[in-house]
Amino acid sequence: MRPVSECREPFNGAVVEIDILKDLNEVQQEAVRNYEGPSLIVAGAGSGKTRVLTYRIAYLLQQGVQPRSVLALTFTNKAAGEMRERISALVGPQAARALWMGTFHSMFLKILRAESALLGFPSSFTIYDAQDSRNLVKHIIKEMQLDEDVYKPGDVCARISSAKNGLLTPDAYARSAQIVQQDMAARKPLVGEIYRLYAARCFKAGAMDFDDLLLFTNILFRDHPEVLDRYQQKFRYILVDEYQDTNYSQYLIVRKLAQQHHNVCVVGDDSQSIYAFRGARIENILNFRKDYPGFKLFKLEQNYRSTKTIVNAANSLIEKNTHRIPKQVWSAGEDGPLIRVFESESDLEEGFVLAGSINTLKKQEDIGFQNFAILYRTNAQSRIFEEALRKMGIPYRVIGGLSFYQRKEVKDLLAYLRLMVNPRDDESFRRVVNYPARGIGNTTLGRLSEVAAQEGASLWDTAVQVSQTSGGKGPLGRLWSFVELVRGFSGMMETADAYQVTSHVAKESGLLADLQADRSAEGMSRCENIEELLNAVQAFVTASPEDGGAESDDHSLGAYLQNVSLLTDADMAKGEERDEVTLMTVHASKGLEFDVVYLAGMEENLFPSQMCIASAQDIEEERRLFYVGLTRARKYAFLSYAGSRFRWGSHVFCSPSRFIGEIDPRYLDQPEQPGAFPERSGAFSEGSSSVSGRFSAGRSNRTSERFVSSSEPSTPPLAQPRGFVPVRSAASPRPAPSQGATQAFEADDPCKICVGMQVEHQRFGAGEVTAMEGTPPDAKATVLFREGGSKQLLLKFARLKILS
DNA sequence: TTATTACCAGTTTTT
DNA sequence: CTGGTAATAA
Repeated sequence: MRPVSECREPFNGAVVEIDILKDLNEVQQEAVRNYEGPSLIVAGAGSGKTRVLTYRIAYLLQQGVQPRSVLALTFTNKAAGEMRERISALVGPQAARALWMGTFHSMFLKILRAESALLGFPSSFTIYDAQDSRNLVKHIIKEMQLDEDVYKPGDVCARISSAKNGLLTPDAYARSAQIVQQDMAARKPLVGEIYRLYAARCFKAGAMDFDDLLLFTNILFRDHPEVLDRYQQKFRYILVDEYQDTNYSQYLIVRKLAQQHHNVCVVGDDSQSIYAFRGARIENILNFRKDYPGFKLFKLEQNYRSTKTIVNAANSLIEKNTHRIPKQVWSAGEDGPLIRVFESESDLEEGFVLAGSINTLKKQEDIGFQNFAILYRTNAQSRIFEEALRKMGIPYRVIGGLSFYQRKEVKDLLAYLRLMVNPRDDESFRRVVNYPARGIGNTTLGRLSEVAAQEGASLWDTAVQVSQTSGGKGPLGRLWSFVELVRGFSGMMETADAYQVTSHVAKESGLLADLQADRSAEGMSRCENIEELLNAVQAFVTASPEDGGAESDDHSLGAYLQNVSLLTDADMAKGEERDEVTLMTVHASKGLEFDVVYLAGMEENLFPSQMCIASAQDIEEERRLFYVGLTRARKYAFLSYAGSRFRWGSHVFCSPSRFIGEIDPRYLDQPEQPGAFPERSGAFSEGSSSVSGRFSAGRSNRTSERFVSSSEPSTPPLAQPRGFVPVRSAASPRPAPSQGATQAFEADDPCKICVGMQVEHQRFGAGEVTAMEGTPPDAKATVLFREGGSKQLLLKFARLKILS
């Protein structure tokens, strides 16, 4: 590609213009070239949406538009990163870096930090993630002495979140008759009160949650017209990706910002709106015409990704939805193979069927593992596939689940850092004040909270105040050493860089030692996660702006923390392309594509999810989700369902998803004609039953794939007992004399015990006293038990029986 | 104050 | 079956 310098000159523009547009079809070119005024780009699945967006931005820059006056909003950090990379390749890294491009949350975070004073927040305000919010809500519910079964923290959070996404402040919430009525009807009249307290506490703590980032941006623009005006002027061109997934709050921000220049370009596909559950409003895209009269409409309908079969099948399905923007997606590609439907008897079998299919297909078609994906509705389904793939020696990686930054140990360490940067952050204080255990338990913390509430001060300030007078003894003394500890850390912050501080905190707080003490596999991985975090911080410190990693050359801890809350694991995975099968939820697969896609667990109550089958609207969203999954596939799509599966501990029977039946059958290769056989015909029909009757999926009358049976014909892997050996029961063997001895057990007077005695303990059995220390009543004895090794016991508690 | 155990609830998707 | 929380022993 041409270097930037050549593109800058307006008169060279024409030459380069052709250069850039030549990769695009006609409609795409139109969409790129007409960048003045509002545009709606309706982009069917696989129609080159990202390409159009990146080229449009590149084109803008080539026309001489300043990169700093372009605001491009995406849905995920990953999408933003990829787009920036592609633009960088087109017009050079310098221009690409100067673009305002990122998620709604990260872009407006940047603005909020700059303008925080106007809102009464410190510029280093903390960001509460979902878990922090939940914890805070929980505390408030407890303090209000409400029944946690009525006011479930999760529900209340969802309620608050949707209020915020609808721009309802606590006052507005209380004033809305409709909302109040809803809460009354749900017998939760105090949700509004919880919301009010929650907001007040966040403000006091100098913290915003995810929704606040959008809400306060709106408030900022509403209350400070001069600020709004500044940003309106600044952002001459606004582009929004995945517009169908924006919520009201996001929608309004865009509308406000675009008011001056009207150069707003939104890209989306109503058929791929899958985030209504968290406030996304599909109406935003449907109503674009009303908001921006005189808009230009571009419909990208040619699918470059998939075979005709897949595109047509997806079309036949999505037609079942009402309220769609009319469009006809088509493919010029090959017909391709039919969509094969796998039927398995159980979820376990499903795992092996798909794993086997991957093996066969890889050999037949010479497709690398990295071109395979297994998609499922819920993260919980991944485990079975992991096991099956591992047993078959197929490399894989799981995307999603709880992200790196949500892991307990990572959050713990980050909480120390957050507390140092913002001592008012009560949630972080709570998290680390007694982790690792330092003798500051619920009693102390409870009293501290009480005082803090009375004084209207933060926990940290209260702790400082309360503890400094007591001369280092008792609970307050321990609190004081905690204060000193954190102060020491903060002091270091002035001089050292983020990495040095973080690694110092990890060690000196005792957190690392605590993790290292746990030698189990889990404990080891926790240590590795801390190491990984340290690596990430190190990378942040050493990253120069040229790498495109860091936005500035501020390598302080504060700078690191400012953005870390919005990071997801996609951002740190250095994305080394490895030859691995990808496992993830359908949601996570949006925007990706694979040669071969397996849609697993296609059963009623799972996909569509059982929470959704009640409402027609929700079913439509599930259908769109299925549409998204199906259209990820380039060549092969497989649907798979099981006749039974383990759910919440016991196995339940399942029936195939309605969505399978909604696809025009001429695109399907089904195990049986619909309705031609009774439910479990597989066992009675030809050949398949003789080898292993359970493998009805590999029906021999089809293009036969005898994958599983070829490896172990006599004992198929699925015959193994399910699940792991329960670790818990194995780890705590019941002591032999437990039951009978319990009643008969009588303890002797602790004062009589001395070194050398044979004693018996109710739980640990018999042993010998090897050492004594301390004086009654705090006397401690070290006892070497015959089974279970040596233990120190407090005699006033241990109830030892003297044997000899 | 802390560690252990017993019980319980809940499992959708995520910036 | 999990994970988290409440009761209880030490």
